[in-house]
Amino acid sequence: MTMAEYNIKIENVVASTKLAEEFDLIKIESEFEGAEYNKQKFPGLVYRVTEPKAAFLIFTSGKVVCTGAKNVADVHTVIGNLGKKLNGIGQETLDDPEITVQNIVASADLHAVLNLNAIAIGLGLENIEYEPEQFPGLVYRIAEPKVVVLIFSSGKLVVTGGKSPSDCDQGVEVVRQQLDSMGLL
Amino acid sequence: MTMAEYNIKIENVVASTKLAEEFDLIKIESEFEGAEYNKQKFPGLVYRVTEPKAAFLIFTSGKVVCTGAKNVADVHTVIGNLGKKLNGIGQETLDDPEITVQNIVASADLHAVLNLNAIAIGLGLENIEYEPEQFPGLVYRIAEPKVVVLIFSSGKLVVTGGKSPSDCDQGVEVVRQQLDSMGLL
DNA sequence: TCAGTATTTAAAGATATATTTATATTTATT
DNA sequence: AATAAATATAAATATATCTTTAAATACTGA
Repeated sequence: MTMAEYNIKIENVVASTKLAEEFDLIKIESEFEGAEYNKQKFPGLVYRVTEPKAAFLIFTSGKVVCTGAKNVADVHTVIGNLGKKLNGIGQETLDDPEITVQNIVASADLHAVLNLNAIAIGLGLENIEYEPEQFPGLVYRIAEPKVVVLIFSSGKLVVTGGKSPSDCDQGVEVVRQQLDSMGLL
Repeated sequence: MTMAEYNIKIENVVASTKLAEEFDLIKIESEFEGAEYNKQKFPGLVYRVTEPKAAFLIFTSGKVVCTGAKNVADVHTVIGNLGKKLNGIGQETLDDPEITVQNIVASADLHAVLNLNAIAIGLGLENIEYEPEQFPGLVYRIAEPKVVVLIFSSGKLVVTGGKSPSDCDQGVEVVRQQLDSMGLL
């Protein structure tokens, strides 16, 4: 089983970090072009960057959530850049902040048309949710790795909830093996 | 059993008194900064003070409800101050009005993690209400003293309905003894 | 007669707010 | 016909609001 074979591709990485002891969000909003902060609406400041493309939620506590990067390296790049930019407007940041990947979303393709009703029955109703009138994907919760896989009749998958690329790969493999063993692949 | 041991703390005192034969709420609203009176919404005028912090409901009848004080002494302080302030705008008040404590809310901590399901069964379903999907606290009605205790799985308690600090202390003790006798503490 | 209106306060669990992203189906809008 | 929004999934962050309980006051509507 290879990444290439099933077109496994990381689509989104969510990471968190603590960049400072505290931030002045009002000052950041006034200095960062495009930054949006409305405390009554949501307690974090929203800031988007490109190259690489990502978005930040920046909080008064100094904590930051980074979303939208396509890989973990990009996460480190954009958070590093953000730190420099914050220093550039006089906001003190911590040295060498730890960055924790919290969620990875990946897509994959089993290259087969799937019978979701049969899959639902085969996997056992306690591990899945499938209500096609509500959402066309079957929701499959895997214990190890601890991920959730959305399975579509087209053979496409979305793997979410993982903390590492490996979690995504293994999630796809678990689904593939189970479908294979049920003769549904 | 001591206040200190269970961190019993009075959080709110509700008291009532009759300060005058009648009040002109429209005049009071115009003279007292921050006062709010909308007869159609509620028949009392709302007035908040600080140092000590409290709120008043002032009625045309001359009766007043005081809420939000942290102890009985503060209640007497703020009601005394209110009387002087009312005199200051020409509202006549009665001499030496009686102040009645109507409700005391206290918090406490048993310093133990509690099994609320077991407690519900042990105390008897006729004396308690516990619907964790609706509210995470178990509601326990005690006859003597006549208080209601909210019991949380964290070991924290809220005692309400008492008329004296002693009611709160005794309420905590009743709960402690009963949990102890059931081996749940 | 009762329930609601308003005020205060602690406890703690749920839900919502916002961000991102793939997937696919339906509905609504332009 | 094209586009947008809703449906569902995960995760961090941090606020607000709701749930419950008691009590006085007084007014309205069912």
